[in-house]
Amino acid sequence: MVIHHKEKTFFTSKDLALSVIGGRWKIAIIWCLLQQSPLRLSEIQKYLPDVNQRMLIRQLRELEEDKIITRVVYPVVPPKVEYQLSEIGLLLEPVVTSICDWGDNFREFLKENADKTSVE
Amino acid sequence: MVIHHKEKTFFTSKDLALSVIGGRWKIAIIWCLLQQSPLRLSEIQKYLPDVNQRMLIRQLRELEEDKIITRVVYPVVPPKVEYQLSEIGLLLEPVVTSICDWGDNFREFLKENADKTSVE
DNA sequence: AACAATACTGACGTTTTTGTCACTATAAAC
DNA sequence: GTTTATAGTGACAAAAACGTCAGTATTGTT
Repeated sequence: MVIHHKEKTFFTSKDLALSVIGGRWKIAIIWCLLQQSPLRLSEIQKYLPDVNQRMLIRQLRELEEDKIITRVVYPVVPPKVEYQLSEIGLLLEPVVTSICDWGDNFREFLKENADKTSVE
Repeated sequence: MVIHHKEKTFFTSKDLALSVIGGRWKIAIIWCLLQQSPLRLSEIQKYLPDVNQRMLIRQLRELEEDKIITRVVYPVVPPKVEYQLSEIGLLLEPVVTSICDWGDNFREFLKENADKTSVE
């Protein structure tokens, strides 16, 4: 979705922010890690069954590169890897919350709209 | 970027929200219309010179379909069309604001990080 | 030696998104 | 009747995003 901040200098904060969190599943991943932390890959997959593993890993890598999440590998068998939000990642909480809140409003709005049109 | 809410029933508010505002330039458009309203197409283009016109129009159409913005055509020559946020669209202000705020934080974070690595 | 569970990676093809180019409509002004 | 400005549309190409499949590594258990 996005041009990354390493490839381009952004002038506005929103563009910079979107270059990091604009990926298709990134808000979803951040949302998971706000619910519960740390999470293993397999646990994130349970939260987000619609995302295929390949994609999930790609988005996790990008978030890690941008220092939004941290990745800790435990040298055990079977392998264990834990993901959690970094300090700057945790600051995304208001973004996720405001999106969820607006989604609630919009759902309500859609419902009212549907009611109206079915009455007419 | 997104699967639209007309094609799928979303269970979480964030997924519903992202199905509407997840498009590449949508936050940018909404941001413009929060700065100043109403705006004509040509004025939005001045705010967002990186978006080509075709794309801008497509995103405007989608936002209009979802009732996030309204489009008013004045029957004059040359044509005049004004866009502005609807009631539900205006409620996106906290989303845009929180994204901008986080962007500021992240820019600061990047700068600190760059300072550190250049010292080492 | 085969199998198990977890967390991956690489190659590749498909789909979606984005961009480009050329074109249209309008009515007034020249 | 040609030009002007604004706001578009259609067809298509290019690029980016996404998904699928098969495969790797690890080492303890059977």
